[in-house]
Amino acid sequence: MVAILPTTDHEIAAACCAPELAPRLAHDALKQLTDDLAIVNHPIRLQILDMLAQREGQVCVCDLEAALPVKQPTVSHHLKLLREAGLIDCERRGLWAHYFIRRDAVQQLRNRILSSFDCIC
Amino acid sequence: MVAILPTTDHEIAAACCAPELAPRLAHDALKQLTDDLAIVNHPIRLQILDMLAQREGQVCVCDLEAALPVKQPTVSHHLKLLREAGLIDCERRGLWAHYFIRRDAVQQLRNRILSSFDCIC
DNA sequence: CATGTATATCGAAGGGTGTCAATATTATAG
DNA sequence: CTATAATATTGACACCCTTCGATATACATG
Repeated sequence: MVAILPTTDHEIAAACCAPELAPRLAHDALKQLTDDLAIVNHPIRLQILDMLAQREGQVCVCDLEAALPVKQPTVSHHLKLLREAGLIDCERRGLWAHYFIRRDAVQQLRNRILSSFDCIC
Repeated sequence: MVAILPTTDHEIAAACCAPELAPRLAHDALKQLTDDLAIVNHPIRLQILDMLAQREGQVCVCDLEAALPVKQPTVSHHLKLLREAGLIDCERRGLWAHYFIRRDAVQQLRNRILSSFDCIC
């Protein structure tokens, strides 16, 4: 438990620090930050973003699939998560789905993470 | 599967993009990045870092415990993970353990994440 | 030494996430 | 209409992470 008033030599020397301690990261900011971190904290999703960022234009799922070490439903699953997070979007053309990165959204996510780091370093 | 040569009007119009697509994030960089993201992707660990960063000096576990919504073994667990990641360290004084942030390590982690983001936006 | 306290570790339980086979959906070709 | 192909969805399973009670450890006090 929290140390009370120091009464002995030992306690005077080694008493706990002042208990007025609370995180500065507000509840909402914390939620936003962990959401932001969670969406990029996966190797497949990072590689998808990486590849979409490389291409000026758009990339169809089959090419992503060919470059990734997971099966088609898994690629589709991660594409869905990234789309729901607003980091990518897609456009269907005939049988193919062409995905593309939303650089503005990725930039904003990056900036949010960056500014949250001001609290911890 | 990957589209081969376009032979029909449809395929000419909507063929898959060139298949020369591979992530730029190398295997090691990817591992480093996901490790970095994983260690900070937890509300308790973020709050611990936040509070340690606030204090010039050191903070004993009991004060952290008092400010966090989890029990003592859980706080201890997260402190261990952060310590193993090199982001914090501690010094025992008598009964108390005083933790402190390693600002250089946090900065380096921040910078690694930042530079990895160059690949995706 | 016995007692009390702060912190660490252990072991088990629960929940969330990733993965894939199977299937559905949508669109084109014949 | 039938067949085929690309992508999405579903459902189930496995694994990892988090959490906590119980216990251990280390240290100080009397």
